[in-house]
Amino acid sequence: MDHIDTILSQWNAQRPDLDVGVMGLIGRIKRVSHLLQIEMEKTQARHGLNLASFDVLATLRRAGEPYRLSAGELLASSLVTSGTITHRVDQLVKAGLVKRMKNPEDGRGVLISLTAKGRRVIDAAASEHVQTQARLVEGLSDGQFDRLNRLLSQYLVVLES
Amino acid sequence: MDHIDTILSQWNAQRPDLDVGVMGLIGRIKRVSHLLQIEMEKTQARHGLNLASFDVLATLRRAGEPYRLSAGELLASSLVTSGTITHRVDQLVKAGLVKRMKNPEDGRGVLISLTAKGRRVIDAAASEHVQTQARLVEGLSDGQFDRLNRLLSQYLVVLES
DNA sequence: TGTGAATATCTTGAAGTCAAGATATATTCC
DNA sequence: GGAATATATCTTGACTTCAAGATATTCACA
Repeated sequence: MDHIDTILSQWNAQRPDLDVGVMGLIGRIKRVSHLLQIEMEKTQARHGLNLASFDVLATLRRAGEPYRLSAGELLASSLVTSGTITHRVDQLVKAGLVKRMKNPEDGRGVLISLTAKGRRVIDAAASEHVQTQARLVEGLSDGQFDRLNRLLSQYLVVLES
Repeated sequence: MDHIDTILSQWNAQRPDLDVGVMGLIGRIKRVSHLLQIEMEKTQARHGLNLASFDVLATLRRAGEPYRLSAGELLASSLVTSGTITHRVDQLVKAGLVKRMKNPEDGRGVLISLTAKGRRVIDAAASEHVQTQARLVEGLSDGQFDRLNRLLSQYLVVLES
């Protein structure tokens, strides 16, 4: 019995014509996601980041040497719009964590690359991020974790197609 | 194999010291949640709403007659701050979907209630919302749906405690 | 009863996001 | 080569959210 069950029983009383079973599943996904984000934000705040800027730095970091991607590549691996990427990169430039350079192979584009400071910050932030995430799933058994992970992966394949 | 697997293999190559298994689960939760929200937003836009205003109207609707709650009660069933609730109610008042009245039993508080128009809008929006949600889980078998729902409910109980 | 603490809501200013369109460069094809 | 189209990124303005604190009312209890 979680918070969502209460909501569903209210709907059943008020709108018995609606089949709200699916609302329960989707509500749980949203609520779990939201609660997890809040905790992970706290970790990133300790590194002067938020989850948005962490995502950009992490994308550059895991691309490997020379830690350099175009704005379009950053965009592709995100769920936000181009204006948002521009803004995120602006903030990171201000903080000295990335720098922009003209793309020598395409005058329309720019390349965004990690600075040395950016590299240090993302490496520290990523380590703590993983620790926080481990703490956030402590309440799940190994079996629950694996089943949940597999189901979500299957669902994601459907949703992304 | 979904989008997240690619990210994890990049991390494994770049930071083999990090155990990023949990990152996969949490990344999937966020990504599934986000993709679902985007689709549901589209449905609400057809009713002149977004998911935020839908949530407020839905909370009032499922509370039952006389469709009237305090700002604090609206806040309690949400994951946002009091300033956000104030703003959401402001927008709904402008749209003529709810009205504020002084709480006769507590001069500090206000009651927010559905107008007749608000009642009509939320009833229509909720019906279509449920249809959209049903479409969004079509890719899951009944068994997958039930297992996922149960696991998330168990997880939510842990996270909410 | 009067005063300090608690409660309920709103205000303010800053930040993040989006949609739509602007700008600059590259590509296609005649 | 030049015009039309496509591509890559940035700009603008509006909207949503939050954190922190302001305001108003009620409660606890001396």
